[in-house]
Amino acid sequence: MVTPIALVDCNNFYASCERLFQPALRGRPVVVLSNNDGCVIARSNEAKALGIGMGDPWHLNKEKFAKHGVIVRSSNYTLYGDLSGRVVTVLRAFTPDLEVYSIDEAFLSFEGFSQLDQHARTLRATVLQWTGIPVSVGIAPTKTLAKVANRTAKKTAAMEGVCNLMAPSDQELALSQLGLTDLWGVAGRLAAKLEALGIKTPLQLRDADPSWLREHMGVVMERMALELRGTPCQALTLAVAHNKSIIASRSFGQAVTQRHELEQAVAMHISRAAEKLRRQGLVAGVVMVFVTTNPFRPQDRQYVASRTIGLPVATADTTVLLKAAMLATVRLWRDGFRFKKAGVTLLELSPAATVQGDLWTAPDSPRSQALMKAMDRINAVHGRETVKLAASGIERKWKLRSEQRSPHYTTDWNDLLRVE
DNA sequence: TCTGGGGTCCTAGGACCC
DNA sequence: TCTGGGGTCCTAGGACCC
Repeated sequence: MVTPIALVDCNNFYASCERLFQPALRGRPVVVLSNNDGCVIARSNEAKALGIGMGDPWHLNKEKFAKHGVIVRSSNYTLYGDLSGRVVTVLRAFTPDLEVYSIDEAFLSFEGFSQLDQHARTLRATVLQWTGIPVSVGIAPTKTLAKVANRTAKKTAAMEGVCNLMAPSDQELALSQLGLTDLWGVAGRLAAKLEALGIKTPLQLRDADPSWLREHMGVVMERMALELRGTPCQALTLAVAHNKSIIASRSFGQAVTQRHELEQAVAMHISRAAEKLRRQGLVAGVVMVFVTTNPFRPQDRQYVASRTIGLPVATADTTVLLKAAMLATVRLWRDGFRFKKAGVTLLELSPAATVQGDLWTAPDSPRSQALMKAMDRINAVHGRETVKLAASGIERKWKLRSEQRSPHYTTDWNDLLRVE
């Protein structure tokens, strides 16, 4: 028996959130802008009807927006996160088997319900009544088809926000009305590759030989074709896993050309990332720093780079993470470029409790101080070593990466600690 | 002259999503 | 002049090990 999967997706989520607290915005075109008011990240239906696209830069569209009376809001992620939580709370009343996929979407198992459409309509009405947020529901045997169903529900007014694609004939009809890039997981590059192979429509993709697809396009596309046929390849992930990476990054208001400016920005990002890390009760084993020049200025020489530093012991101590980040920054710095964006990524995350308790997470704690001192004494660079952190009484096997394997990955902590 | 090969780990980067 | 930020997964290919 196939388990029906429902994808619940909030309509124009950020725009709907803004409307909630300002009813005057209802019925009018509303757009929400990205962090630095750079570009459009959400649009009400009225704004979409004006031809305003996702990602449209604000500075190129100010006049157009003014002309059409478009209401422009800066984004308020705290508000959106709060409302997202309320929506999820309501959804949990309908089934405990739920995967929160993003801030405005969740996959729900509808296993055991016979009146799927009615159940979805009740859910939709309840969410609207209790939170004020309109949602659409797509029901299908697989996640990929549930995405198709949800899209169809949004596009077809007569469906009133609910589309059930459990029946193969309905799947066929819905797929026939889409292009390749309408599919979840297919954007421009993959679509171009598929077309070069003679696959030009979602139905052709569905009917292609999976093993042939795997050979020419990889395992992801093979799974996609199977999911389009109604064979689930992606289960609901009900347990909430901790993050695998934490990023903090920003674009510069003005291009950065001096190293100290970049270092200052990286220090800020590390501080933010470390806060997130501690808030989630995690420690990081790897620090990466990345920079890019401005791709919208083709007249500039372009440079996109990242450097990765492995730590001898996973930590959430800002001081330690900062030292690693500073070394990475020195290593990727190049004179003569105009940098537009910089950021840090924390990787190899694990719960703090599994790494000698929470002690590492306390900034400037005696244990962290001890770690810093211990790192001073680490000399070995090549081969496998057992790093003894005698000062902290902790011994941990650490496979040191050799410098020959990659110039970007270092465990030369003397080098690291020389960086001021 | 002949010059292994499979398994695994790692990094970098591509591609996508919201 | 001004074009976001935060994530995940996959793979090619180098390096290493035995």
